[in-house]
Amino acid sequence: MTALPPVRLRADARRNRDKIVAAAVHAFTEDGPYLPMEEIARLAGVGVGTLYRHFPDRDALIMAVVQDSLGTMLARARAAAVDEPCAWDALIRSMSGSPEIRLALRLPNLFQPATTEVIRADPEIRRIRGELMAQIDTLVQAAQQEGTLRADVGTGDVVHLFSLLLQGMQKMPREVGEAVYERSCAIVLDGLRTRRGPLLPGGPLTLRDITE
Amino acid sequence: MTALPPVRLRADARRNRDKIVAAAVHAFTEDGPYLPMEEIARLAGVGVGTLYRHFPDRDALIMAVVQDSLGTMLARARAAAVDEPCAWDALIRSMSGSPEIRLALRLPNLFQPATTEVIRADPEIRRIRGELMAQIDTLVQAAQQEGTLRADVGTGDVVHLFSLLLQGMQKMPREVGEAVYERSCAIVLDGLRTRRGPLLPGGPLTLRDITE
Amino acid sequence: MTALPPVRLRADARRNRDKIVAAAVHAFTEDGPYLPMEEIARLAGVGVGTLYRHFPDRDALIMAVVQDSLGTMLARARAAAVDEPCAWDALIRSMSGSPEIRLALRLPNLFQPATTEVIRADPEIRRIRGELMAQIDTLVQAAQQEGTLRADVGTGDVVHLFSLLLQGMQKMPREVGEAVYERSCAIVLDGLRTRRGPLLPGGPLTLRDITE
Amino acid sequence: MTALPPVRLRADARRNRDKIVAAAVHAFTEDGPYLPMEEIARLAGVGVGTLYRHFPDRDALIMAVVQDSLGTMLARARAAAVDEPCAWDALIRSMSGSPEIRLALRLPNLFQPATTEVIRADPEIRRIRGELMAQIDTLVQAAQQEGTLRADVGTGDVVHLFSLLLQGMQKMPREVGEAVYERSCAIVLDGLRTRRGPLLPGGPLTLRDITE
DNA sequence: GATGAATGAGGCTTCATTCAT
DNA sequence: AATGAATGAAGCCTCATTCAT
Repeated sequence: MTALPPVRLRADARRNRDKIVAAAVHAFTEDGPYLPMEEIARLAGVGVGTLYRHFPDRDALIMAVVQDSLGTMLARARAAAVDEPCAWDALIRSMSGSPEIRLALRLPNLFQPATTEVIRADPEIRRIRGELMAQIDTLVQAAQQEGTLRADVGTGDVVHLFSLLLQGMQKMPREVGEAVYERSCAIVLDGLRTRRGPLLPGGPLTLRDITE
Repeated sequence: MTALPPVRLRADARRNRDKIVAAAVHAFTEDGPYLPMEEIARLAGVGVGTLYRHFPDRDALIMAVVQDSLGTMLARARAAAVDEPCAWDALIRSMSGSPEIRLALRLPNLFQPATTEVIRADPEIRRIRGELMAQIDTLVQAAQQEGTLRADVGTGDVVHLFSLLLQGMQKMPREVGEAVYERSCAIVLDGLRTRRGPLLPGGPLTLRDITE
Repeated sequence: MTALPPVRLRADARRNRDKIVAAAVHAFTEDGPYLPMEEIARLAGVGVGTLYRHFPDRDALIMAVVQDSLGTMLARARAAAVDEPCAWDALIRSMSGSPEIRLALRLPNLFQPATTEVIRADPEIRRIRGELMAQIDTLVQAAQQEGTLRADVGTGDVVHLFSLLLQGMQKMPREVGEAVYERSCAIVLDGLRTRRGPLLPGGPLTLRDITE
Repeated sequence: MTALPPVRLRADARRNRDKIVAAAVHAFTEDGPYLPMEEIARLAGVGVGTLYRHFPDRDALIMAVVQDSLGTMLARARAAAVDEPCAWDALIRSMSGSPEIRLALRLPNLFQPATTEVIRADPEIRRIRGELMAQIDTLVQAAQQEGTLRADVGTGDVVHLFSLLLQGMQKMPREVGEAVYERSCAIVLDGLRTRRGPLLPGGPLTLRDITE
């Protein structure tokens, strides 16, 4: 049920597979993951038959998209960790930017319960997710040690808030969405900065806390 | 606080209508507004025919639910304004609480574009929405005058953030959802409190800014 | 299954029954017999429940309408036979005029096969039909003896043609329909008048020929 | 003679399309155009989905059937005009024969008002109809000039009468229907032949008179 | 391998009939 | 007895998936 193709594909087949995933990422971002399969095929510029040859059903396609998004986000987070001298900036950069990141952060809210189960069970996705969690965790702790991120939040808190902010951009015209995001993000970042206020209720959330 | 249907209904019909709207509020909150009509009828404990007698199609039902939610939210906001001596508390109370409020705040993200148009065009909904906007606006300004709410945010910013926070509770078991909400809400409130940091980018958002 | 009410009805019930049949005659003439039962009730100014109290299902109502139409047509044909000195004129008058006659003559083409079976089986309808056939038969023979109607046609031929002419008025605005009917009727009457051309193919049709 | 669908179809799709239209012509002739779509599909030997792939809704199918019928009728009328030395015979031949002609002549009475509007609006149908009207008009005038058709009738009168005669065959077993048609047709033709009686009321009907 | 046509299950809606008021 | 609300079977149409070309 994983979408990792077992064997090397012929060059044209590979190209089609990539076109389909790219179209699906885009379509999922705009319209959610339940638009007609024919529509996805059309957007990718292939026939439905081709889509189904690469992905035996909608869940398989969703899985590939999730893998792709999480993988991209992981790569960006690693790059940010390397590039940015300041952990706070690296953290923010990890959470913003490409459509894949937006999609990755919105994943928990995107699917019907049954699909969510299938996604959770996929070993490849578990693996990428685990690495991503570790990477963000590292950044969160670094930011707390450098004194920019308040000490009483966990990775789960941070990810959850960014996830919400990105969801907030949906259903708005691009320009409006971006302005709204900028403002809300600034407010949230103010809330996340080091401060002396009272501790948050409960203990720090892990990523696991908010998804299972 | 539901918008009264134009004519008086027989007692049993009234009861069924209320059961249907209540079931729909609950179902929309859990699963969104596009679950099968038969399922909604089943949850309300009536046949599909009864559902359709009261609401000629899904849009009509959605409209009734939206009116009900916004109406409830308006009533709570007014009550909070009267009860609470402190505008900050009134504001927070206006944004929390019943399923109807949660639903009302999530409305913008809930529907397909076509449905959204229909909702926007409904005069009764426009009326309630207008009154609600005015009420929240009043609370926002009062909170800013009492010095608790930072001066550079608008009603739109506040509503948008609460809307996101409530969306974040979806798809989680109740307990988890509430804990996550508590923490994220505390962070966002810290971000919203009066402070001396730099101004937010752009100008204060109105509610209209984020919905049209 | 007959619609003849077994017992004398209370005056108000009788009135309702008559209103329903009258509304149904009218509605069937305009829209055919398969419009919604609620619509028929509405046109009659009663609730559906009342309609169903008088007629247990659509077929029962149809039966009552058929009885009413055929009965009216029979009465008119008898009156015409008495009033008109010339059989040709009596025949034409028997075939024209009231909505009930128009409906009666269009009956064969109006119903779905299953309904047609039920109508055929009703003893009361068989009785009225039989008397009507006898009456028209008498006029046809009288017209042939007086030398106005060509000798090689039967009652079935005559009834069939008038049935068609009346059907032709449907789906046209009243004025147009009547003008068209006048002209077509004149042409058909020219074809029916005594003349010396070749005999018609086959033998004269009886009413039975065209309905069973 | 069917209006060609805009693009070339795959051989199997073309075959299915033709099977569906043929089945629909047959079914409409027997049962009218409002039998269940599933039934039409079954008669054509395809699944509902296939039917809907070719015709997005019932109206689209009806349109194709109307185009097919009118197109066939036009072809026959032209062939008759060429073949028959006598216009009277050509006219009669144009009005008899195939199921498509029978259907074409019954079209005005077959549909619900809303469907009728849609049909009238279709440009392809307007075009075929226009050519057909012109062709019949020519035959009518030729028959009047050769002295066989009475001079005081118009194309509309002739078409209307044949339309009625063909409607009269419905709802009868084939054999009976044909015998009845033969006789009624002979009577009507006697009425249409040149003669010296009084002129018909009103002026000759054009085709336009009886359909718009 | 790619394509797009065919299939049929499932969701939406109407309406004949039954039943509570 | 009259009313109109409730029910659910049946028709319409869409779309996930399979299969012939």
